[in-house]
Amino acid sequence: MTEREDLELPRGIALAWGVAANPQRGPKREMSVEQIVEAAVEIADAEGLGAVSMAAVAARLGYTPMSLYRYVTAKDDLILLMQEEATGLPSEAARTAGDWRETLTALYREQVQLYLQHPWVLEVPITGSPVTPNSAAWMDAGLAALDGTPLTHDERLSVLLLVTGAARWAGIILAGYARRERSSGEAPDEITQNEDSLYRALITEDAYPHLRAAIDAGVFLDESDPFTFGLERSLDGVQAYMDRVAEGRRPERLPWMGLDDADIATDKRYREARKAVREAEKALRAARRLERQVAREARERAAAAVRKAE
Amino acid sequence: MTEREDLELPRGIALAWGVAANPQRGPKREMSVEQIVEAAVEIADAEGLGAVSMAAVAARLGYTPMSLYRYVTAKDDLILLMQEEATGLPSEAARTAGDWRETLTALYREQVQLYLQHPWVLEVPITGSPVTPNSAAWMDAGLAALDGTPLTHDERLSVLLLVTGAARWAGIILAGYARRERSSGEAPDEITQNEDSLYRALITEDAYPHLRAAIDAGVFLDESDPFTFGLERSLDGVQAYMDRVAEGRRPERLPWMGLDDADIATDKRYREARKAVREAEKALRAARRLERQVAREARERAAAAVRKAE
DNA sequence: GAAAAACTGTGTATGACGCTAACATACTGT
DNA sequence: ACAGTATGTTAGCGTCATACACAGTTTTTC
Repeated sequence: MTEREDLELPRGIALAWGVAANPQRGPKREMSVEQIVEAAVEIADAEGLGAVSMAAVAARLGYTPMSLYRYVTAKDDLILLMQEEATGLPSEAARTAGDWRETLTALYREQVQLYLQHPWVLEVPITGSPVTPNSAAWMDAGLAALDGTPLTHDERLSVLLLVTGAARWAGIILAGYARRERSSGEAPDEITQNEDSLYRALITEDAYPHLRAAIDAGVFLDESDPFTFGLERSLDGVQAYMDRVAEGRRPERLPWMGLDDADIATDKRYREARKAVREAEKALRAARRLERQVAREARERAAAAVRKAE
Repeated sequence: MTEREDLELPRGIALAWGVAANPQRGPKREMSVEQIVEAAVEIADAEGLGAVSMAAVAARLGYTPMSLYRYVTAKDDLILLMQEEATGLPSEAARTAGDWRETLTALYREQVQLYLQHPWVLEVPITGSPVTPNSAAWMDAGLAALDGTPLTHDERLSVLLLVTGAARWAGIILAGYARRERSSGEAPDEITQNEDSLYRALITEDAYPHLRAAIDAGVFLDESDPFTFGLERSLDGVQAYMDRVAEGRRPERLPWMGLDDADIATDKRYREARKAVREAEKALRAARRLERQVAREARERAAAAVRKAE
């Protein structure tokens, strides 16, 4: 029915690569996987991933919920296909934007815009690298950009991972604000203002001196783009690394996040001590709070007594 | 009952700051918010955020589901409190690890470990910066690390955002693998191997030349840490930026991701053209697939005919 | 010290969800 | 023509978050 490799392929991935055998025997199919995925994506775009229920998708197409299971084995598969559909292919314009840096920047921007158009993609849980046609195309485009550089294949993939992560991070934050914008009906300026005043009200100088200083400097009202800044710094670093490598001064590659010295955090006694500190800090906050509250009540009581006396 | 600022505070945040008025009138409370949150975190750590239902939390404490609503206004609030509990405070060791770079690296590592201990935190949807005591403490620690540097407050926050994003990205990927490890029962090596052979089977040289080359170079079997590599490059870039600024050569800050020239992607005609390309590529893949399949069926038919003839 | 008010944990009910199983109906290769 | 097989539908299960009414318990008020 299908191909050799199919034996080991997870169902969802098999569907994504389009190696699902279309049956020949029964009645004609009235829908198609593409239609279903398209409808699901439209719902997700408009109302979020949470609004994508089998019933909702079916209703949008004019069928009963259960009919979808003739095309998609489970909701998880549908979501994988939605992801693939939304991911699409990198544009020709981005793929050929210029040198490696310009190309990666263009791919970054396109990914961020993608996350803004389909914010629900960020909600889909990740399990390993998705081995699907479109995500492979994105990887290929990124690797193509780094083709002429003195980096090894490993290093190129690491750089790609860096850029992809930056795009996703920007997407997460920006999509978060966009969602809040839609749900609360606040304008972007309002959100910024409200957040700033929330910080101003809650962050005290004694508990958070540096954060308070930053707030007073107006960081939460700042209008420059922190994500572009971050990407620029990262790519600066990559460029410097390339220069160093080109000079034959390749640093040795670092191993996985050392548990040798970072292991302090997993040491039992240390963790207990930390917990104690945490609880002490919590108690201090509670005590301060109580103090203020009691003072306030005392004031009120006094005021009430005066009123009564009159 | 509570304090002034409380009027504007979202409920969940009010609870996180502990400004929830404990009632005095009724029967003694048998539970506490802390107990509930703790139980919920334990469930989430062990079985994921999906396993945290009000019923499950209540059952773990020996109560009925509805009783929880006397302590927590809604499940969303519970999740915010869980997040705050899991986030905790940055350790003293990390906060005082050395110069800005060492400190930020230590904070990065601690955050990644945190995500590995509480992977469900990554599933909690983000809406704006969380204005809670513990997350404020992390920000404060990060800003403290950058205190002696020539950066402006804005730039410091951007650097922090960069490091936080890197940690989250590493957490997302690593937690994804950890989850798969647990759910499928594969060993880490096995997962790497399986993924590699999946790539090898599906990524053809004609469709994905650069990715295929990378695969052949063994990138998916590589054992160095791409996240540490990325962080190092990023911090290299930040260091270079500091040096430049210290010399008085501060570049002008870039504005928000320009929709001026990146807008090609939102141009209607362009998007339609892209979609057409996409569909053409899809059709090509389908045609190739069909070709192979038909060839295979023909072979089988021939074999069957031979068998019948015998 | 009694009545009122406030609050506790519980039982019941509702509507939505993903998905299994049993169904009559429609098409196709032999 | 008929067996085999696929279609979309109906009914129903177990789970979820949460609204509401309830009897019992503690504190406040008179």
